[in-house]
Amino acid sequence: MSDAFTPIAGRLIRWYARHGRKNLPWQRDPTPYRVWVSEIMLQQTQVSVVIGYYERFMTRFPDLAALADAPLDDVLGLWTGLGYYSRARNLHRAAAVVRDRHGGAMPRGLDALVALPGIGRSTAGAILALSHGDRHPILDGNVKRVLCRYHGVGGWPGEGRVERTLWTLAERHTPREQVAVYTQAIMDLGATLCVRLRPLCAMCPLEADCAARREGAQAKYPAPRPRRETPHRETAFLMLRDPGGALLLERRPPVGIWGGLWCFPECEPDADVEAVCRSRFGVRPATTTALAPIAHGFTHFKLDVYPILVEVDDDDGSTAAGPGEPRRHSSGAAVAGSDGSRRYSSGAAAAGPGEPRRHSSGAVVADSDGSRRYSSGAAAAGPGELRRSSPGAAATGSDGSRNRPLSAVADSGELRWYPPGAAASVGLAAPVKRLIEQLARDR
DNA sequence: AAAGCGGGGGT
DNA sequence: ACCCCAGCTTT
Repeated sequence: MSDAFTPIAGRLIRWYARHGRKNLPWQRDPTPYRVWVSEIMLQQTQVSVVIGYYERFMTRFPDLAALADAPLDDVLGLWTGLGYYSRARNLHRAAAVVRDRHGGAMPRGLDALVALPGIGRSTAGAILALSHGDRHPILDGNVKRVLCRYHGVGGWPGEGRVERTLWTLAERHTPREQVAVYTQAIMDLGATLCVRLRPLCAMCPLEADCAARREGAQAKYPAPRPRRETPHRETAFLMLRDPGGALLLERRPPVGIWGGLWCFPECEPDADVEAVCRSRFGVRPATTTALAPIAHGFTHFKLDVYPILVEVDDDDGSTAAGPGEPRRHSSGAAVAGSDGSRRYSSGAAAAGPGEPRRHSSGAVVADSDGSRRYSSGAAAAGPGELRRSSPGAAATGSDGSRNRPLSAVADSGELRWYPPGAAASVGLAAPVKRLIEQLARDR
């Protein structure tokens, strides 16, 4: 940062008077309720998209009472397509709180607003600044970008230290008068001129003393989020083969990677294969052979598969887990080991009914060596999978158990022996198909 | 197809 | 205080 204090408010306000957007739906009659709804919607979607949603929302829920009294499904219905549905739930919940505890009027205090679900410091500040003109700074993405460039603030704004710097700067710049206009102005500048790519500096009222402009390094600010390496996970396929050449396959859960497809049973790469075969499948391996590992790329992570060919000669017909099998509970989460090994488990373990879809990255747990890795619970999840909403819960089973990748599947009887040739006719996970073909060739 | 986006919430 | 997350849009 260069300038400790630079009154840019006046320039922004004058610029906004000439070039700012003033006829957006939420700018007409900016009541706290209307500003609130707009701010929540704008957190996740661009202005052009929000407008339609906002107008439909306001038609159906013209005031806070209408929102608070509406069924949640109605709210979610009007939110469909906007994404981030938890924010619609928060909006609805908060409306009820305001109805029940604030007499139906949005509270006029930062702390009271922040106490409402879905409202943080910046959103609370925006509500008070835009609807009442109360002097509160905001720090949304647009403002962050403007401040990072103007002051040459390096580092990723998501980092605590950088964010604190930005809040301090935002606070200093917020004027004592015309707070509402100023707030609109700095957001508008970020949204229309000081955009992430190819900012229109020639038109910017702050160009003369913008640090990034002076450096000719607008693209450097704000610094991007540190790259997180693509999650990399490992699993072992237990390729049980009986003397007739039949292979034991497992149908995967309907959600998750390879959902509904048939796959070899999995276990941890460092598991005791013989013990696993005995306890889980009731068979004793005659031989176990590690085949060449397979690298499989997913959108969100890389998976190394270690296939283990297990020849069995005394299948007792019971492929379900034995009765005394420990470490089983129906909805448990997968757990990270404390030995530092990587794990991978089937998706069923981490899934819970009605829980939100997960995102691309998994939960991170600390390794004993201080590095970070993705826990096995997270490893189970891929696009569209269900998981526990709390990474912590997913990382520690309620009974303290470790992974039990197959227990749910075994319980549901989704294990089958496939005679040679039969497997080719069912839906197979891609690497499974390759392995089966490879086995057929090698015989 | 992959990355960006931004603020809230959980640990 | 730190880290994670959603889900659409953009490149």
